[in-house]
Amino acid sequence: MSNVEIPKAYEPKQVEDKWYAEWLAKGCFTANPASAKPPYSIVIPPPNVTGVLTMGHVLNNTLQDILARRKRMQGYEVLWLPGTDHAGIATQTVVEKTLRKQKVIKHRDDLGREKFLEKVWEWKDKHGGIIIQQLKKLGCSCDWSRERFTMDEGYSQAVLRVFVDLYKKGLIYRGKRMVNWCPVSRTALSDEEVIMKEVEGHLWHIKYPLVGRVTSRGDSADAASGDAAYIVVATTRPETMLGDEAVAVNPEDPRYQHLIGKKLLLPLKDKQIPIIADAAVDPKFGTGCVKVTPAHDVADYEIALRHKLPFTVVIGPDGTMTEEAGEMFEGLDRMEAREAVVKELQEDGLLLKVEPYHHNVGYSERADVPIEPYLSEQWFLKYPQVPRSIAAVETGEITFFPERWAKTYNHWMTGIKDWCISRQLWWGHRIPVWYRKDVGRVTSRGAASGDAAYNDIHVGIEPPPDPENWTQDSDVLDTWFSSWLWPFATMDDATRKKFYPTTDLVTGPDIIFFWVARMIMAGYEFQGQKPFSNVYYTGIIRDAIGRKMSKSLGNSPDPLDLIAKYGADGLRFGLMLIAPQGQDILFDEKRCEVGRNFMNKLWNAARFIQMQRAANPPSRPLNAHDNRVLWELNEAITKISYALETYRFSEAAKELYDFVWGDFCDWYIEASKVSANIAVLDDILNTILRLLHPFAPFITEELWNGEGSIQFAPWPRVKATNISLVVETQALYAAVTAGRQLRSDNGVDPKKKIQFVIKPGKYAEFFRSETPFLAGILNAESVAIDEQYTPTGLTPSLVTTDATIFLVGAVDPAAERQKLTKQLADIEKQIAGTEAKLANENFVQRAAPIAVQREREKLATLREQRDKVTVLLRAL
RNA sequence: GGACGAUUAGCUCAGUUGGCUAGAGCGCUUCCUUGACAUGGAAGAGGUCACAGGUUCAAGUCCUGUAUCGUCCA
Repeated sequence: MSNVEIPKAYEPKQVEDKWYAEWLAKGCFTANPASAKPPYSIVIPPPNVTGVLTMGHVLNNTLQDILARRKRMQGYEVLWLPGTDHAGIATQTVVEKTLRKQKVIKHRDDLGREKFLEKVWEWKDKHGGIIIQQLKKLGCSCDWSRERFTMDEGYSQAVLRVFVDLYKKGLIYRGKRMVNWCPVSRTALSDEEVIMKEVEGHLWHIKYPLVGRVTSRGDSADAASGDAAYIVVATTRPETMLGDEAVAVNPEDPRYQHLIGKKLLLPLKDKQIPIIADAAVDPKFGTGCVKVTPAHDVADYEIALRHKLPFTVVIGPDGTMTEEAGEMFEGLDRMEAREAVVKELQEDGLLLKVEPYHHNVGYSERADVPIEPYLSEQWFLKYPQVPRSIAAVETGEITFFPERWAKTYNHWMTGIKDWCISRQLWWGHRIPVWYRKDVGRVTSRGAASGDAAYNDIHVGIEPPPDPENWTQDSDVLDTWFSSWLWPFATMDDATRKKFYPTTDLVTGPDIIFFWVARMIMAGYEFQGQKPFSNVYYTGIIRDAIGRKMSKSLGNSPDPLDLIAKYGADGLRFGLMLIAPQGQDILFDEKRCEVGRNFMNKLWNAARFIQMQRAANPPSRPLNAHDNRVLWELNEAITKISYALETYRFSEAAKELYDFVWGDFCDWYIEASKVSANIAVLDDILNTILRLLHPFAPFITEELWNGEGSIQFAPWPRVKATNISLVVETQALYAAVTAGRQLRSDNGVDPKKKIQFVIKPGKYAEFFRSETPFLAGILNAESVAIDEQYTPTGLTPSLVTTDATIFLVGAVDPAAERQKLTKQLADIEKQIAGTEAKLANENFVQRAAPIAVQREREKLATLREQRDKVTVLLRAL
């Protein structure tokens, strides 16, 4: 066996790139719409085009690759459609920041829309696609010939077509509304892009003097007494008082009945505002009097509409105070303004008190600053197909794994509000709407209320025929307004015919609302069919101490580093072992070691087989070890197949790991050292490689000995096996473990050849036939099978459920006695428990017969064992 | 405030419809470089299954409540 060619340790680097290049060259991943095979399809959740691979992507795409590769082996025509999205806000922000850093510009306005967009495209061409290369490194079997980008010509057309279509159906409208405004990105956001955070704020209690009742400042009279000089309002945002148009009380509130209709003098503004009654006011909040700031609070906006109050804008789109806020505050940032307002109020003696206050504040998901409710004209979508989409998940037409996310989905769908789809950005699909120059948007700007009703508006994929008379809407569409079309807008007609609806979707539960729900609606609306049948939700990858991985924390390892260190297969398999269905994953680099070690173990098992083959042993009929391992293999095939069918990836990985390491390497290969059966070794390795291929594509292809690429080798099926001697072999292995334990307990050097005697139980002849195996695996000088054996003197021994193993040699009598006494106690405790169970009439009568039978057999075995141990103890 | 999830060995987690003495990996202890593999082998220590009730012949598993942590929604 001197001609061993494979190295001792597996070196993934040399293997992985080679195979990926070959797969691409052969077009292994290209889906053929004309194929007669049944279709299987999956679309990638498009990552941000300028993003880099995160652990989340590794998890997500490994899962998709496992699904796709297994289906290929099962004879499906597989389409895994890849691509990226343009990530409007994120990408634009990054490019703008970079240009600012390079001192090219101060603001994107300095470049103008077209020049700026050129820069973004340059950026995209340079950095876009990094993530695609990374996915290739990971081994993803995507059909790269169909790679799509949401800003591609064809895809963009689809987005615009959908906009026009929905507009014509009356589902898209434009209106002046309160929206979530991000003062950093200076754009509107959808409700889903706002993250509620609990913050420690304050509740400022401010005196608003009553007109005509102004006495001296600091008057302590109470409004509720009926003879007040002022009323007190409580607010968490004092800076907005500059835009107050009223103070409201609950109409049922007895404390303030007499004040309704009276006027107040708005502090710092010298402006009279009314006291109004509105049912929306919670009498229990603060003093029961709330200030009404129509232009800066969603609830106040509603109140203002009801009471026809004016809308005074005091905070501008950039988060600074406007001219309307007054000379003293104009130009201040909203937070600076807060301090300034409080200071002024304090000096004027109008600040009654300040209390600490817990409340929730909406933050912009991207910029991580408090969002500003902002009154502006935006485009909205009334979601289509909502009842249909709810029903789809309810009835299981679309199945969620884990199932519980259906509830979250349902909850969101039933409380759904119109979607603000316009964004004040440049990078994205520009809204296909034109306004006639003389009467269009310009004149309607500044209108305080009402939906825009434009006569002179052009909505279409093509611009109007006389563009010089029109101005295109300057806004772009929310990125999600393009990605909700992903499952079909990425496909041409032939592809769609074969592969739509897709089969599976793998994504994170954090984008159920952003993406999954909207795709379902779009699927029904534009294709008349669901977009996918199954949605598998992954867990979220956290670091070893449970924190979310993020760039700013620096706790997210670079997957490429991990691939370099552990191999893509090792990374993938290690991750799969710890990714249970629907639970968050605490990632530690140690996990990759497990994966890498496993690949190395497999490598060396293959290496062993190669060495055996080189030795060319004679063929022989199947023995007990062969039968036993083939039986275990069948079990493994069944369990792994079932686990994968039910999306339990970590169970499948675990099952593979246990079979390969335990049954195959620890027992069967060890047995093969005594007597090898090359055909069986080959067969098992061949089956293992196929079972493992979806998880670890590279090493399995490298070791594959069959025809063609392993990618298209058939998924293993259970084969008829001879189960004779399986039970006997288990008893034999138990004797081996006992023998090893005897060695260890008695401090015998592992290298020392010693003598064992086995007093067999039921399987004397079988044990006798296996003495070469026993001697080999126990490194024994001899192993005698002797039914009549009686130890002379002090002979250490162990009693298994079937046999008694003796180690011939000296022993410490006290230790031996202690060991046997302990074992006897254990056995007796179990006997007592079992006897109690069987003495229980209820158990015997009511339990399943098989359970009762099992208890009886167990009791018999235990009693035999007890007798053997007792004999040994007496002999000491 | 509502919904969902988690709580099992020092750590990270399995534990399908209740039924053998509750398992694995990592870590730890002892021994071992024997021709597949030290990315390895052998043996071992380590658990009142968060807590309190209940259902059942039988509960880690089912039900109710409590506590702590987490996620989402308001």
